[in-house]
Amino acid sequence: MINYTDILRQHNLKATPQRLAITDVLYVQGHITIESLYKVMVKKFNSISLATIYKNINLMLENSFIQEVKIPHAKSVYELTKENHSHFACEKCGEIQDIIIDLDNIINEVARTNTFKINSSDLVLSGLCKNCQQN
Amino acid sequence: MINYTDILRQHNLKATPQRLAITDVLYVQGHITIESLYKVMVKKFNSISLATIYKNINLMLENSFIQEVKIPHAKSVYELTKENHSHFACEKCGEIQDIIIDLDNIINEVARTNTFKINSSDLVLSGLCKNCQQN
DNA sequence: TATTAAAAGATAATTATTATCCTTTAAGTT
DNA sequence: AACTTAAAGGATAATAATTATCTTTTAATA
Ligand SMILES: [Mn+2]
Ligand SMILES: [Mn+2]
Ligand SMILES: [Zn+2]
Ligand SMILES: [Zn+2]
Repeated sequence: MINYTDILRQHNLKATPQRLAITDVLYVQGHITIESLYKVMVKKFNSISLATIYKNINLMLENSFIQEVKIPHAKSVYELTKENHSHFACEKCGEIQDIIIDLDNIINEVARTNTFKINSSDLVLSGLCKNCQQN
Repeated sequence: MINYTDILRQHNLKATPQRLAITDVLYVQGHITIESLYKVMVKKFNSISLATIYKNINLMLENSFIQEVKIPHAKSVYELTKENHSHFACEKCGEIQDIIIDLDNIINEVARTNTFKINSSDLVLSGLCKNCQQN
């Protein structure tokens, strides 16, 4: 288990056992829904409250310690903040994968031909993962 | 008001006055949240039920007559199905604009270097619209 | 015009999320 | 190591969002 105590504190978050466990789950799983996170956490803290999950997810979002990823036709997943990246979502099994895609050219081109100022981009590609292509 | 009666029927949807009005609102507004749609519809049908909004939105989604667009840090908006396109979302005023972006090169490149099969892409650029850049 | 399956409206039920309140605790301070 | 305290956790009530149920109405077809 990676030690995230200092990183939590840098984000103005007390390093409680529950938060360290949430962080570890996010680190190990990569992307997870609220519902799944709660189920995993209950195994570690049998009396944890769902409210604790929500409160922490919201705080961590506010402090940019984690990010929400909205997936078409599915529930949002949450992940530790890292370098900008896009996502692939399997329509069959629900797996989410990170993809590094350089969108600079596209964004620059869009910025050049439009009036708005672009601060960020969110790209999700949907389809079938390797496993689900076979079965 | 455009006549969407036949188009609704082609999607196996009875052309009720409520549905024609929803369609007209979507046509005129472009992108709209459930909440806003309900407020607009109540002006036209003062006794319309919120359940009617939800049932119709869900049916129209199932029949691909409309699409849901998930926006980061904001509520989903709904729009009439049209040719593939991306979106710009203003972080300040919430305005949503269509953008035509050719993602074929990127998608082909991603498909070439990865194992998954891509069926669709969803791209949302966020930032400030022209108006909100000034104020 | 009569028939009927589907849709609308009213509202109950369920699910998702947030708020409240009391207890516990992390993180400093002595 | 004990003391202090604001913050966090747990229990649960409250609210918001969405879906289900049931009765009445109506679009579509004959
Ligand atoms: Mn990711
Ligand atoms: Mn659009
Ligand atoms: Zn899969
Ligand atoms: Zn704006």
